[in-house]
Amino acid sequence: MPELPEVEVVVNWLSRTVRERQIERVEVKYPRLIRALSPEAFSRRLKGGTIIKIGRRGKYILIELDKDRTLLVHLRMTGEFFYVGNDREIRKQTAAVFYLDNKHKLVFDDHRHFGVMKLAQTSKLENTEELSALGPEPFGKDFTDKYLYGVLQGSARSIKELLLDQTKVAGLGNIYAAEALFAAKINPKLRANELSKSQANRLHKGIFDVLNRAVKTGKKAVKHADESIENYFEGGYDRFAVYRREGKPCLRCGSMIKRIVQGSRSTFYCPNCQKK
DNA sequence: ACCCTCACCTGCACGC
DNA sequence: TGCGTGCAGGTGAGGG
Repeated sequence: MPELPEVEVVVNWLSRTVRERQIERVEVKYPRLIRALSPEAFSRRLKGGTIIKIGRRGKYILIELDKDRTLLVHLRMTGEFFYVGNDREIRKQTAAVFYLDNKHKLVFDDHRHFGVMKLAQTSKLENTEELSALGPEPFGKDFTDKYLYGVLQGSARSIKELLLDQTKVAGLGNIYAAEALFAAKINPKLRANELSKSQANRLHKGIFDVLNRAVKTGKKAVKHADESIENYFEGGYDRFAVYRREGKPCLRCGSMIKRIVQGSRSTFYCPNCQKK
């Protein structure tokens, strides 16, 4: 579900919910969830670990434990954490369970099973193949308009597809790529190297604004109708300007939002506002 | 090095 | 009701 803003919300929620907790025991229900280690070795190495802090890099959640251990988590499409009492039954979509030292457990559900977890050394985190490949953080100092323009100059791919490339900028996905292009009034079909400097600058600002707004207005942890289940709230699609708004009026000009396919994924845009 | 398609999974909404 | 199709916010492998 997650692009940078959603991952950020999960990170904040995890931080409030499980930081300083100790992991007493781990059960892996879906073995392919775990990369690089057997589920048994994974469980063994996590056992007894105390959660020190939770962070994020791109769309990766970084759960730092004591003793030089960090758990990397990628939610992919449908990964989701729940915080529940120990007696709660395990569901069929549950991929892993972390039993904590307070009679609660952190459950990782993932009905499509695309999600990934990997245990790494905290001291070598940046060298992992997952993180070392990532481009700059959109909120970081390395992500300048100059940097973006340089990246665009080097690619003939469509600008929309380029924005999904995590090695160029980390954290954008299908929603916010489209939203950023709308904010910047840039046609998603444009080749990256066809963008002018001023378009690149607009896009840079669009990316920042769209992600920033999503993080701020985004979502918060909620108790479900069943009060004993807590996870983070999914805000829904209504807050997007173009994403999944095919056939609806553009919020800026009233023209009909269009859907096209690029790289076998949907792109939504306003043909009038995003002519160039 | 790039670009494209497919594969990985499950479930839901749709039309017939 | 059932079945087929298309779609889903992500990525990595493998081909050209």
